Amino acid sequence: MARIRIDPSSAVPIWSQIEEAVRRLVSAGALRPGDAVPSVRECATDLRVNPATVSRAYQRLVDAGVLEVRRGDGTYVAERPPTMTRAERARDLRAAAARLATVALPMGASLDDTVEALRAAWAELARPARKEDR
Amino acid sequence: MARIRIDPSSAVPIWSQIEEAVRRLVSAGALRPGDAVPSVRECATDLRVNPATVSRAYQRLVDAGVLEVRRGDGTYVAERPPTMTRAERARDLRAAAARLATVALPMGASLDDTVEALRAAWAELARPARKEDR
Amino acid sequence: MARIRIDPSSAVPIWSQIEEAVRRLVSAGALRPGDAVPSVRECATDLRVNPATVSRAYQRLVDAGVLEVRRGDGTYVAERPPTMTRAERARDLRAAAARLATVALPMGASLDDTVEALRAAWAELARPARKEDR
Amino acid sequence: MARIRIDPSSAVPIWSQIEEAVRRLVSAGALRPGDAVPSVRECATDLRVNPATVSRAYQRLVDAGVLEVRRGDGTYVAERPPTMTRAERARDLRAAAARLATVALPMGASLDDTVEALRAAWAELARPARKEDR
DNA sequence: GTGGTCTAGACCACG
DNA sequence: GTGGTCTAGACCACA
Repeated sequence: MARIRIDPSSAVPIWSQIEEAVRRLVSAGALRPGDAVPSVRECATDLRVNPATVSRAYQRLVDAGVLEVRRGDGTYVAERPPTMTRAERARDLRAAAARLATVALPMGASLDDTVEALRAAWAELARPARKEDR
Repeated sequence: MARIRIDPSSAVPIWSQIEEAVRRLVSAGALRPGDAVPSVRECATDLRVNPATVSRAYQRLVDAGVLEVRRGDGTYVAERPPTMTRAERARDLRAAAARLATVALPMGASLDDTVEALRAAWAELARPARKEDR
Repeated sequence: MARIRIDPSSAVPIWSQIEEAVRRLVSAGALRPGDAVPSVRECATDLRVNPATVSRAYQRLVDAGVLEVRRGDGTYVAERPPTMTRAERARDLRAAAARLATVALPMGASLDDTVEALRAAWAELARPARKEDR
Repeated sequence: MARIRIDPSSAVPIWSQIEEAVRRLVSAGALRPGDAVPSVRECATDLRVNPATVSRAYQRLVDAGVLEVRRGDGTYVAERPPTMTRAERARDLRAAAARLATVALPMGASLDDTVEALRAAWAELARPARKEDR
């Protein structure tokens, strides 16, 4: 599975970072329905965190229907992972855009500058889907 | 002082939300050097928040040189509040843009959609605050 | 042997589901003393389950005297399978009824609604199994 | 708050027992919106379990919107705890009724016997809403 | 005081 | 081997 990176010094909980990372890999198609995710222990040693921390992230993903557990076997991407409705996605997008605006505006940036920064970040993220994944 | 909005359910600490809000008001010129900011207890009752929480935000702003206390009088915006360097601002802008991209991309939004959402948020924020809230 | 249904996502262990299912078939007379039950591997492939899991269920049923193995031949329903006493059955029935009540009551259902749901489920189950499933 | 009882020897996880107990107290109105639930530590010592176990139950209830945390203050019943839709309740009721039927039928009980057992359990549960709660 | 996070380690059930 | 549960205890941030 694609590499997950964790920032242990971040304010956001490690389990949350793992949860988000897996969600993104699934959304992006790097992890497909039926694919196995690393075992709790394996992922834990990889990331050098406690297995309970990984377990917590996985557990939440199972509860959310993103992953499913085959008992005594392993954890897999659910056959039909839940997808956000159009409305939910639109709401999330608006909220995220508002967050950028509230940072950029009072700093004196122009809208054009901000759009430009967004384009740059977009290009940066959209590109390295090659070696990085899988 | 201009109205501040707090989200008590957010993961980011309330004191941090207050600190950021004041910084933005100063950066945006809504609070000018020499202006008074509300007293800790006034602000606390306004925001329905513990005074200690406001106090912590103010303290940090004083430490950062954004505010200054005149003993026995009150708290004021510093005469010469520190401003970010161009490089710092550019870095912050890039980081904020990256955050939007990491939300929008895996959700399948197009760059155009995202830019559009940004424009909308921008217009919303830039519009002169009328009789905001409460 | 009559079709068994397993719910792999249930919290109750698969071997336990199998064990209970066989017990019920025997109690209900769908499996009679001397009848053969499917081999472990046959049952396992049918249910898409690990043979060890079926084996554990069968083993427990043998231990309980419900099934018996004829070595080199196969597994059969015991000639005189143990039956619950009246008191045991009454206790089990009460416990099961209590479980339904503890679900229905706090959900605001009326007793009549609940009895009606029970009648419907009863009719569903009592109806002679036609060409069940698969 | 009303007494919660835990069966540490039960197969169902303690955190799940706590979660269900709180859900029922809220559904039954013994805990009303805005009411405080015992602190994690208090509940833990009461039930003689580890705080992390209680925390897990509470956390799930917060995620489900049943409880809400006021940071540094305590945990409270949400102002508007989520309510199941009619369809969801109907589905749950049917499933629970089916569970009772699958126990009662193969044991040779008549439908009338089973309905009678249900009535008895119902009366038992509906009654002691007096001293038990609050 | 509150809840949240994380670690370390044990034990269990499942396959 | 897998995941799940629980304990014990430490540390942190918040109010």
